[in-house]
Amino acid sequence: MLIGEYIHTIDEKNRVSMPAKFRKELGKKIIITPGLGQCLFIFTTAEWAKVSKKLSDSDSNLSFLKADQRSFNRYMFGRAAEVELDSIGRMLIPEFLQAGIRLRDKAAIIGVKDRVEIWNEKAWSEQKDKVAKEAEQLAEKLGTGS
Amino acid sequence: MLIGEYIHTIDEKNRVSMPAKFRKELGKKIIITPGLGQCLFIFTTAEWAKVSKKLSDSDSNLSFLKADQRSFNRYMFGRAAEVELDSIGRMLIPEFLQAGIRLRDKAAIIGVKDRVEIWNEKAWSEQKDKVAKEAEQLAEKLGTGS
DNA sequence: AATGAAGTGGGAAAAAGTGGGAAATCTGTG
DNA sequence: CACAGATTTCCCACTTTTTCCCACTTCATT
Repeated sequence: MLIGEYIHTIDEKNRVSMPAKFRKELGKKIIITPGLGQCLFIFTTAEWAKVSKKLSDSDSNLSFLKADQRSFNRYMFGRAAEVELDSIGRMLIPEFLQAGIRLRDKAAIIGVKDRVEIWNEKAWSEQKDKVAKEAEQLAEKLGTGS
Repeated sequence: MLIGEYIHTIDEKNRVSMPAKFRKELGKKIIITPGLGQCLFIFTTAEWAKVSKKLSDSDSNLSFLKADQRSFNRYMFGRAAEVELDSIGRMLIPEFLQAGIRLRDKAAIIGVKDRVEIWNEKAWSEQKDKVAKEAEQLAEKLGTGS
């Protein structure tokens, strides 16, 4: 299971080390796509096969005839990238994927059960703060209830 | 699978480099047709065979009126071009196909699973912006889990 | 403190992308 | 039908980017 948070450098060549703990489970070849929120998703090739099937399956090989399907497909596939980790486990993040999440200097790499997310470090810590507060409020509500 | 986005130059001789990542899968000979939306479609010869069969098959599940189908087919077939990549992987875009999409200077080349699309760079970034919002909602529905 | 694993940085070789010249082909005209 | 001019095709060369590999640093463990 992919869990934990790592802060790694993104260097001038757009490389980021995949945390060693994730490497075995992800394998050598991964798919990177824009995620939901200010982040990127990383899938195994197997997981991506499932996702892409869902995306395009609706009907036959003429899905491009329907405008909605067409624009959605081009959006999802057009912004995905197949990436191989180099010999020491780094991935290369294509620039067109970095743009959306303002990735530079430091990236937060997060294990989320069966996928990995990449965040701009700052965006990630803000995200955590936000969630932490909500969690506290939630806990308080739960506490007074019993 | 053809995925990802590349920005390439279209030179004075109407040549555009096919992204190296796409070359192996597409092969040396490709079919370029007017696309739906502000773009061109590129298919492998194999994929084109499937598509053209489906399109001309009058009792496929396409709910076309006959007249509509005829004019649609005229549109797709009449302006489809078979193009060979040159020795270093460039394709020549016929001028009659460029006209419709105002191709000049920079072209965005997009992998959309089993076809490639060519966009005017600007039109592509507008297209992305436009779809971004609806896409997130849709993606959320599709989910990544399950 | 020594050892090993993980992360970072950078140089060199290879590949990809771009531009342009020359040969080959086509077109129209005398 | 021959020729000049234009267009297309093929190939070469330059530049930039990417890839591959090596080496240093840091951190954790013993």
